[in-house]
Amino acid sequence: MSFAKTAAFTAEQQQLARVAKALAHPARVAIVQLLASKTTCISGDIAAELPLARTTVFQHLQELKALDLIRGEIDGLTVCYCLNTALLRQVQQQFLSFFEAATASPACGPEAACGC
Amino acid sequence: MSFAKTAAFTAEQQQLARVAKALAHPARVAIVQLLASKTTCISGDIAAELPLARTTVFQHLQELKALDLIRGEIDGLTVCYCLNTALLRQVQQQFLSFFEAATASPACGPEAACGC
DNA sequence: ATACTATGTCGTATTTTAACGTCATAGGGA
DNA sequence: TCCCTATGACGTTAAAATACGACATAGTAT
Repeated sequence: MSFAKTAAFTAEQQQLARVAKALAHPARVAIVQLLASKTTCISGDIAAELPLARTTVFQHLQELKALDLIRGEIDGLTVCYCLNTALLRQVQQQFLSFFEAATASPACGPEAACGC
Repeated sequence: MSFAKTAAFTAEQQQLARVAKALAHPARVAIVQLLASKTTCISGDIAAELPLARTTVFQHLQELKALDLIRGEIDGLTVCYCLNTALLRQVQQQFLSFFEAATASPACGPEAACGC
């Protein structure tokens, strides 16, 4: 990928893209949904419910953790992964604003300026 | 990337991940915002407003077009790119449901089962 | 008809993801 | 103590994304 020119975009665009990238894999979407559905959540359980190797799941967990979307607390031999709901609410708001602006735009058609 | 095991996830998870991937680059976020802000929209103008080469922008346009998030109609020497607002509204709904479920989950803390 | 302009296509080098196997570490129980 | 188990770290391979230059094409205007 590389994102060499990333610096030239606005902070909002970069932040939205970062989160979107975090959700850009079905495994990570599934992980978030899984954590949302369970109040208690152990790393091993997550790997067991996904069709991926344990280490691959761990890699996805690390990516989500890098963005602080999820948190992991070591509890003896197991680790409790949890959603960062506070951050998720902020992110939700960002996506909401983005889609509001995008869908508010007049669809291309006979009434549009370009007419296409 | 590869997504070899993609088939093992639900259609919803795959669809969400696909759209998220489309928005996983600041250039594509910027493109959608640009198209939303203008009622008329030409390919060349888009490249001019982004810090990327024309061909790179074209590539991003193609990716958005592959998901049908945007449409392009040839009009003589120029091309009118437009948002597919109908599809965007559907996508917005999917993201909304996803975030609703994620943020509704009780944050990890003293009241949670895991206690972390 | 010719030159100019604006778009699209191709090829490619570099970087990043994805997926997994193997090894390391550390807590708990026999 | 010794072993088992569960997690994390490392290394590697294959596939995909990113970015761009060079070329092709087609419409417009002089």
